[in-house]
Amino acid sequence: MNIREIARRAGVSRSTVSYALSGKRPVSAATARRINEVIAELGYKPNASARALAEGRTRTLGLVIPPASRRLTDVQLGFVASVVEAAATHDLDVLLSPSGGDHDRSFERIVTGRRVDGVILMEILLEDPRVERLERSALPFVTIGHIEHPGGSWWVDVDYAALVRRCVHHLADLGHQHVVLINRSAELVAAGYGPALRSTAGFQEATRRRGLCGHVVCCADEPAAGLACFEEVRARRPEVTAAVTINEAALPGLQRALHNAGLTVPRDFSITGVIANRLAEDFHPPLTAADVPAEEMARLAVDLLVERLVNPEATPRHALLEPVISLRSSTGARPR
Amino acid sequence: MNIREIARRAGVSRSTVSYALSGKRPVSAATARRINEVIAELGYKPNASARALAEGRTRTLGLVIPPASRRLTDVQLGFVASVVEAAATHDLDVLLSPSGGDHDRSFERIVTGRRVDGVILMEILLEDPRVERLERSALPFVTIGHIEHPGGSWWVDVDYAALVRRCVHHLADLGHQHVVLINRSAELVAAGYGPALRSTAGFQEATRRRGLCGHVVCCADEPAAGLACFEEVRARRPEVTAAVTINEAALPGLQRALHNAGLTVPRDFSITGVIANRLAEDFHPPLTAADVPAEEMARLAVDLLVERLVNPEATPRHALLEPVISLRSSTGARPR
DNA sequence: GCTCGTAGTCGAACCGGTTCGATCCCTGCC
DNA sequence: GGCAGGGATCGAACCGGTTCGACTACGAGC
Repeated sequence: MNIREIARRAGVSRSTVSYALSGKRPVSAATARRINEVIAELGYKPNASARALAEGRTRTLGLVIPPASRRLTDVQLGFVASVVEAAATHDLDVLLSPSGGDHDRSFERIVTGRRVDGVILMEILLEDPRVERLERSALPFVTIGHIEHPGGSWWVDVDYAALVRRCVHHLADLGHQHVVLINRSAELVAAGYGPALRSTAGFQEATRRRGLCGHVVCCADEPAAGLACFEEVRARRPEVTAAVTINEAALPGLQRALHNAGLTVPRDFSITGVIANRLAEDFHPPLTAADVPAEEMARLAVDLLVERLVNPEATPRHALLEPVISLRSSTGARPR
Repeated sequence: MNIREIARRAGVSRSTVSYALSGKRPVSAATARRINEVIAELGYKPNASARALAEGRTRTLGLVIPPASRRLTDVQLGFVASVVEAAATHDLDVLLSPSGGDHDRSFERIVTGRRVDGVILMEILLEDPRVERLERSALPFVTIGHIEHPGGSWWVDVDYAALVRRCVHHLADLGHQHVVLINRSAELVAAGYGPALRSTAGFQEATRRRGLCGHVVCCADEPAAGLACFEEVRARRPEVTAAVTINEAALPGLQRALHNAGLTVPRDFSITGVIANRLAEDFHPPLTAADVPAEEMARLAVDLLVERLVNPEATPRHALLEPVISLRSSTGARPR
C-alpha cells in the first residue's frame, strides 16, 4: 500500500498522486477525485521515513529532558506535556531524549542522525555543553531557560531575578527585616543552574537595597529536605520571620516544619516565592506567589522554534516572562 | 556528509562502507580502519530517515499519553520518563503522542505513517478504541494496564484488585469494621478506567468476605477534592474508622482534612492503599501502602515490546505485578 | 491561422541508506 | 596443475516518497 499502488489503481503516475496530495501543482478535478477515492478506500498514508528522506525534513521536534534518575519535578513534567500539545497544533511530533548521565548516545543520535528538524532544550545550565553542541550542528533550537551570555540565541525564560526581587520588596513593605531564600539544591547551584543563581542574585540585590538582613540556603528537591532545611534555619536564625522560595518540591516539608514549630501562617511567619499556581493553591494557607507558567512557556518555545524552521534567516528572538505575583494569604505583617 | 562521501574518501564503494558499519559481511582489517578514520574525521552518522526507509524499521517506539489538558498525575509522568530511559538502554528513541480529545491526528500519524516500530499505550480503559485500532494495524504494541478481555494481548499492570483486597484484610485484622474506599474520579469510573473498577471490585469482595461494612466514594484527582470527600464521609458515616485509597493526587487534601477534624493517625483513624512509595513516605505519618512501581512497569513494558519486535511470532505475554504492602505507620487498631 | 501561455500529466532523477548477486583473487587440497 | 571454496569488494536494485524538466492539448489573442 504505497504510492505506486495508489497510482496504479487510479490509472495515473506516481508524481500525479504526489501532486494531488500536496497541491504543489494543479491536478484536474476528475483525477483528484479518483485519487482521493482510492486513497480513502485503502486507508493510505505516505510513509513518513520516505517522505522525510525526500523532503529533507522529518516534521518532528526533539525535546531534550533531564534524565529520570534525577527525578523530574512537577513543573518539568508539565513542560513535557505542554510541549507535546503545542507541537501537535503544528502537526509536529515530538521525540524525547534524556540527556546527561550516560544518555548522551541518545542526544547524539538525535542531533547527528537528522532525526528531527529542531530541538527544544530544557533545564539548561549557565554554561551548557549541549548548547554548544547544538550551535556547532546546523540544527535550529530553542532553550527553556537561558545561558549566561545568550548572544544571538533563541530562548524563553522566567525572570527569576526580578520575581524574587519583587517577593523581597513585598516582604520589606510588610515590615520584615530578617528573611531567608530557600533555594534549589546545592548540586544545581554548583552545576550553574540558571534559576537558582539568578534567584540568589535577585534576592541579594533586593535585600541590600531595602536594608534587610538576607540569608540564602540550598535545599534538595524533596519534602524531607524542606523540613530539615527549615528547622535548621529556625535553630540558627530564630530572628527570621519570612521566607522566599523557588523550591516547589520542598513545599510539603516546609508545611510540616511550620506546623511542627507551631507557627501559624501568616500570623507568625510569612512565606512567598516563585511557585506554580496549582501548588501554591494546594498550600495551606494558599501561597502568595508568582506562577511558573509552564504551559505558556512551552507554547512560546514551540512557536519560536517553528518560526525559526519556517524562516531560517530570522533574527534571534527570545521571551523573558515576568508573571505577576498573585496575592493569596501566606504573607502578612512582621510579627512583633 | 553522506555514505557516498565516506566511500569516496576511503576509496571504496558505498556497500563496503555499509558492511563495515553493520558487520553483516566481512571487511578486511585495513579497509575497515581506513573507513573508520574517515568516519571519525568527518563525524559521520547515517541518516536516520534513509536507514529507516531501507531497513523497514525506525528504531523508534511510540508512547501514547493522555492529553495534558487532563492533567497528568505524578505517576503517569513517572511512566513517561521511565519508558524513555528503558528505551534508551535498547538504543531506541521514543516518540510521544497525546491521544484522546482532538489529538487523534497525532495518534493516526504515528500508527499509519510507519513512524514507529511499536507502541506503548498507557492509561487504557476496559474497552479502549485505541487498542482496537492498533489491533487492526499490524503494529506491535504493549499496554500499561489491561483491557477487560485481554485475550492474546501484551500488557503489564498492577493487580489493583488483589492489593486493595489485601489492604482491607489488613484493616480487618486490626479490628476495623467500617471502612471506606476513596477511589479515583467519577469520570474515570464512568469511562471504564481499569484500576478504578478493579479496586472497587476487590474492595467489595474483601469487605463481604470479612463481614465489614464497606463504602465506596469517588474523588476527583486533586487535593481540594480529597478534603471535601473526606469531610463528606465523616459527616455521613461517622462510624468509619479507616480508609483505603488509590487516589494519590487527593492525599494532601486527606491530610488536611484529618488535621482539620482533629484526628491523629493512626490512633483515631487508619489509612492505607495503593500509593507510590515516594508519596507514601511524604505523608504524615508515612503511609502503610502498596507501591505503584512505575519504573519497573515501564521497564517491563519496553522489554516486552522489544521482545515482540525481535520475535514477531512470540506468543503473547503479560505481567501482573503484585507489589508487597510496606508497613509504615498509618494503620493501627480500631479506636474504641 | 498561427503563436503563445498554461493546465495537466508523465518519466526520470534524486534523497541516503541496505542488500543481493556477481566477480575477482587467493589459498588449500587432491 | 586444476579446481573448489571462501574472503573481500563492487555494481545495481530497492525502500517510498518528492520534484524537476519536458511534452501534449487546448484556449486566448492578434
